[in-house]
Amino acid sequence: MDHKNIPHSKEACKASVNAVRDALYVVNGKWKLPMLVSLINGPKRFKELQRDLEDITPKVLSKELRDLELNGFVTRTVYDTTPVTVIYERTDYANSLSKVISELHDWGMKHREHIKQMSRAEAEARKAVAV
Amino acid sequence: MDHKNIPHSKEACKASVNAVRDALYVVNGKWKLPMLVSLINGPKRFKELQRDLEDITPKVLSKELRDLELNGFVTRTVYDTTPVTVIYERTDYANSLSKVISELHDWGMKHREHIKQMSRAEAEARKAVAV
DNA sequence: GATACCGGTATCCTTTAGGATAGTAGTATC
DNA sequence: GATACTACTATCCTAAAGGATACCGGTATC
Repeated sequence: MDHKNIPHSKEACKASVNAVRDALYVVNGKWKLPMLVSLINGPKRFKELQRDLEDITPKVLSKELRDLELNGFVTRTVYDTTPVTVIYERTDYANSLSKVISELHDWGMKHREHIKQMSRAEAEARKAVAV
Repeated sequence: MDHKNIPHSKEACKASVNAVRDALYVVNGKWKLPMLVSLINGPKRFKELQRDLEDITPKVLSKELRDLELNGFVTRTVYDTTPVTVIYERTDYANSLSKVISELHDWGMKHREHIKQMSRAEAEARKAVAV
């Protein structure tokens, strides 16, 4: 949030805090945003999602998908093939989160670099002490 | 995330998912981002933060502040007045989250409107049925 | 006949987040 | 002398998130 769009009064500050709280209320948790990221590449089946989201268990995946569906972020379509095919797809409303996700993605990459540099610097410091 | 910055291969998809997971790992939870929002208006004292973040208990606030400090997002400065004054302040690294927070803020506002419209539409539908 | 894929459920369990309530030492205020 | 403010900590507790493991019916494949 830049200073330009956040007025500096107490009430305005609380309002900003609440806007962010509202947003977090819907997209909180470890998996929802990553799931929406995975679905950017197009509709996916259950198992495909499970493979993209390493370490997610089917139970959790299924629950999170239901949540996302309830909130209007994904649709679930069953095709009557044998065996059945179930396709999950982002809705237009999920696309309204594009910028949020994109910024989070970019920041995540920068953060990873930041962490790497920190531990490198730390290693240097230890070496210096050792000498 | 726009299609322009996310390549559509399986590996690239997993990488994007992981970038977002990395980001969420640090800023997850109900309070961290709202706290950083509150601190945009300038350094704040403990009680000021508590007032901005309605309903947060001192225990949780204190724990979240420690987390943010450990991750390098805020600094804690004690002034030796009587009684002591403790000031929390965003670091430069917290500012690197500006865009993420700003987008989340904007989306939160739009989402609130969206929800309102939905419930209005629902009310209309109920009326129509009742007639 | 054994194994594997699909789209999940069922059951049980641990961990964490978060909340409720109370209290503390020191100062200032009424 | 009672109350209020600051910046917390301590204790206890609940609810939710998340994970481990196993399993299901159906199909296809080897």
